[in-house]
Amino acid sequence: MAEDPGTRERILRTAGELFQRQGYHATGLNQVLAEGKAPKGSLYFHFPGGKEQLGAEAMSRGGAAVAEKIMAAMADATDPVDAIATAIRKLADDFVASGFRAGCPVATVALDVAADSELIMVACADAYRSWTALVTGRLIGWGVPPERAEGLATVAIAAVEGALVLARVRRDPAPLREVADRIGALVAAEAGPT
Amino acid sequence: MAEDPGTRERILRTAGELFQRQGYHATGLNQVLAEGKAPKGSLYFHFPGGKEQLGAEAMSRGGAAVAEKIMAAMADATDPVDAIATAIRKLADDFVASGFRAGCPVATVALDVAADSELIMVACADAYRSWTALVTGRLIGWGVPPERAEGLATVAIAAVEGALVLARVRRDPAPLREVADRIGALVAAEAGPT
Amino acid sequence: MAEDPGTRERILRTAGELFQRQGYHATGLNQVLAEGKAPKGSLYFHFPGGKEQLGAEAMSRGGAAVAEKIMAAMADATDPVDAIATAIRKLADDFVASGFRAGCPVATVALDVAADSELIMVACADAYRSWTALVTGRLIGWGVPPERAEGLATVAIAAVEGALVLARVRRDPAPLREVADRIGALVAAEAGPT
Amino acid sequence: MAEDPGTRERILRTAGELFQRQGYHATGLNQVLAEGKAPKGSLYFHFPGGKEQLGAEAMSRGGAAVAEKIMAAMADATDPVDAIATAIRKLADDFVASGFRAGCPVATVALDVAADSELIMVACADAYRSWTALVTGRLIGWGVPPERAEGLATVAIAAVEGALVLARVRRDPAPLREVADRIGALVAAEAGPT
DNA sequence: ACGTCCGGGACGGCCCGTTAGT
DNA sequence: ACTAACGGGCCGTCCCGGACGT
Repeated sequence: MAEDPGTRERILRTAGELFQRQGYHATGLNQVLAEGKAPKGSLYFHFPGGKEQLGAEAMSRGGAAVAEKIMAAMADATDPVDAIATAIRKLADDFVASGFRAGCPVATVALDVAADSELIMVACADAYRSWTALVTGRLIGWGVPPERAEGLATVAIAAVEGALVLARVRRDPAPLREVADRIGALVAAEAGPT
Repeated sequence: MAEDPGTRERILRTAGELFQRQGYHATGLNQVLAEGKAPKGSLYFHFPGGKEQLGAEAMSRGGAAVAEKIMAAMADATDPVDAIATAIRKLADDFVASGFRAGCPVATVALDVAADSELIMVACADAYRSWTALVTGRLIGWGVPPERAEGLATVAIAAVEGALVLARVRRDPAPLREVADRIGALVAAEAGPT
Repeated sequence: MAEDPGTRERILRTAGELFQRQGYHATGLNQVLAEGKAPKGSLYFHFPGGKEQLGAEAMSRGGAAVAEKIMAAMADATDPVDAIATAIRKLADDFVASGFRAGCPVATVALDVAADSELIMVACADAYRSWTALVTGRLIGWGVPPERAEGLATVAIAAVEGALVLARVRRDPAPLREVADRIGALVAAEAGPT
Repeated sequence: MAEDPGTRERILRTAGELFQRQGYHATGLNQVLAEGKAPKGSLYFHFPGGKEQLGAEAMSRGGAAVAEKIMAAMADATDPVDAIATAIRKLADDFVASGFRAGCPVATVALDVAADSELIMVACADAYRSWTALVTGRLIGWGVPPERAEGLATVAIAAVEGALVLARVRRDPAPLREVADRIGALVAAEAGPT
């Protein structure tokens, strides 16, 4: 019965969205509860760790969701350039659709949580690690020399993250599209013609 | 006599540092005042616009400071690869020296201010615009075709921004070094006729 | 067992007294909370509308309390002159007992809230309206022609309100006693020719 | 050259108006300075006693202004009923013209200053005293027995003060007009030889 | 297990009335 | 006569428990 996702789920989902748009400190638990239509006292039942736990779980969720998108985009592509370009372009489209507000779900929180919470930072680090691993694996599959694959994956992810920041500030998806082109080329160059 | 830079200056400088490390919403004015050894009433005198004005001015300052660093690093370099690599490496060293806490002064604020303040967002956008213009100009000087220079500059800046995020989360300057290498190569490929 | 009236009640009562003595703007919520021995968080829980809601409810309370006093004083009196005189004299005694500080609970707030809050002004207007209605009814019962009763009631209430202001400024109940005499006479003149 | 009334005068005038409309505590010195177009530092040059002195002087001014109006209205009238009625009616017209905001310049401040400042309360008391003396004198001139004149004057002033409060809250000049009628009659009854 | 009522401080940013310096 | 600086207080709202009722 795919009925009510449950209070806990609703809270977590709402929190994730708000954190992504507004950041961690700018998002009040009251707002989360109000938008998630959750009763006030329930939060500490489902999340005894309070806001910190909520943030950490939201990061895990967000990280996993992005990982799935990465997999979906790269899974059956055989041409690196196409795969990367279409993946990033899809990301750009989603971003525009959100009104230039929904950037990377992890970066926004990671930057303003900083040293406040080790728990959340670990969740963010895990997210990045999983994405890198995913991309690295795919790059190797495309013929990139294993010893160079992780570095290349890191650069690719960094470029996308940075482009999301630029795009958000400028309210313009162009940086994402530029990155889509150049990073595709970079990968192609390393994937090796011969 | 290396005299007192003045209360206003001290407040602005302290605010800039705290915003960079903790983000906008996580930084309280009380903290700024305490660390800047400024009395509470002075803030309102020097910054009638309150926290928002403080944020906007801090962004302008931070943006200008980064622009100077970019110019200093690229001014007299003739080899693009070297110039970019050393610039980014220097950035990485500063970052490590700060204990992995001082990321991009603009990005941290830009992400958690979001739509809260148009004033601050404009200041952030101006910072990015100035950096892009600076890099674009230098790229053209190095022989990159003008119609491709801006896109390349955007990608370079995006990659560095993203690398700063990754490096901060992982507490590891490796992403910056990876970007230094690959972006240098990317530029060389577009600049060099050979 | 004369138990705890509850936090909300305690806050409201304290606020009412302080507003009456000091006015709305001169009374800080901190003072209300301190004297009412309530923590700040409770106020926000019981009065989500903040100080404005507190003011409006205090006005309703104060208005109702005065209305009861009016009824009690006039209920079983058959002689208008006596009824009015004793009612006002009782008021004067209470006023002296408060150290000349507790004037009309409504007027003090009404004057310094002015246009700040429509909500509070409406509460004040309702209080005055209820008193006028009460007195008007009683006047008719005493034989005042209905078409003149409301005007007479208004004048009586106005005279008492004004006398409270004068008495407070001069720290002297004489104005109230003067009003008690003259208004009684005024009513008698209009009520009973016989 | 009766040109610029001078900074001090401008400040005092503005303060008087604002105190009358908003009350003492609700009126900030910044607002006074801004509306009076006076530089901030000038206030303490002209009014070393700060806000309190400003309030006290404004009360003296306001009190004197009302006294003049009373004199003007009653000076050459021979019929008490007419004199009182027209005086109060004029007051009502001014009040309506101010948008129901400019009540008694003294009462508004007197009530919310309360025990805060002895200086201001004295100024308020003086104002009331001067009005009472003025009216008392005139009543005697009209034939009211001297031993009854002061009480009658007090009641008249009280009724007007109270009517101003009611009128302000209800945004309706009717209470003033009612008072004009009844108090005129009251005076006539005591003045009249018959 | 799940949710509610109520309470509890701490701190958020803003703005107040005031004083030194000159 | 006025710029610059000063603390402290304003009201609001934060994130969080404990007691109670299902």
